[in-house]
Amino acid sequence: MGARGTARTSRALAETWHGLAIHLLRGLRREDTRAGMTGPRLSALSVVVFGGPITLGDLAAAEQVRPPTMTRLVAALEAGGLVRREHDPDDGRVVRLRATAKGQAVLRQGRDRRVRRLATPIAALSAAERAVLRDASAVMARVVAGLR
Amino acid sequence: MGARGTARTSRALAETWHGLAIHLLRGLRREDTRAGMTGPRLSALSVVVFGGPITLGDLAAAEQVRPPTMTRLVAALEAGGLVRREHDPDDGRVVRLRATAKGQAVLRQGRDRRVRRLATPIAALSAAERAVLRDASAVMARVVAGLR
DNA sequence: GTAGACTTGTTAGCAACGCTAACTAACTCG
DNA sequence: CGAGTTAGTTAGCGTTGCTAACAAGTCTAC
Repeated sequence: MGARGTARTSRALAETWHGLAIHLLRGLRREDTRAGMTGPRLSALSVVVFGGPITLGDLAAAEQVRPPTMTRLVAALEAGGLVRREHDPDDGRVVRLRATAKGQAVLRQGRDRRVRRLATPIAALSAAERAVLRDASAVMARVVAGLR
Repeated sequence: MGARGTARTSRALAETWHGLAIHLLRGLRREDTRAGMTGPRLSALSVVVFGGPITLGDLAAAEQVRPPTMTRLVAALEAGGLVRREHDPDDGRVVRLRATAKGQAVLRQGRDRRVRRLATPIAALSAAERAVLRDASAVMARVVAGLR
């Protein structure tokens, strides 16, 4: 296939997967709100849980969000007792975030809800179709990494 | 593979693709904001352009959104001259939506910004890898449809 | 050491999304 | 005809994201 065809094919695939990603997450968002947890909060909490104590600014950067947005997300998480603010003794400006035990539990449950919902229609596929998805996931991971 | 194995595999695939979708859209989010066009509007406009004249309710269903949300999205598109409302002569309740020439042009330009970014790493794949993505997209479309 | 510049995070205010509840208008059917 | 259903709109709420402006802490250069 010539360069022209490659570009056309790539573009069509990009459009297709772009739409799929949008609708996939849209379909899962309902699970979040049901438990009072939203996508962005769950995602931020996940970084705090697995990324250890982290500053608010670093967390905002990790989530690709501006600091004011993260301030509000963290406020919600703190109000729910999922995260604790700790002040750096060496630098009074810095806020360090640490997940509470409750935060870790809520993250686990929230993730489960989302994943279970997506796993249901996947389980309805044939084994061959699941194999197709498995192969494609490795390829897609490289594509997503290339977005950086 | 037994029922146990199917469940385990499905769950692993769900986790993988969940993460992929999140990071894919996060990577594309920056391409969004431009000249009054947002992701949801672009997505709805796309359905109107390619899905021909369509009722508001069907468009809402296609976008997995409630009618009031679509009413507002369509109002924005109409205000921008991208879409026209047409009243069904046989059924006075129905609103049919048709894209204007400007709407078609804006869709191409606007979506280009997002899609181009995703198409770039896809074009760097081998033809075989792109074929894997193409096959998987059909399967994933059914999974996403099953989230309803 | 102190004045100015930079960094970190917050507050305030805006627009966009998505939802439910409640409503109007139009159609259908007994 | 009248009750019930369907399509779409309006009103109002909560969440997310942004920029601008600000407060507080730290660093640097003189």
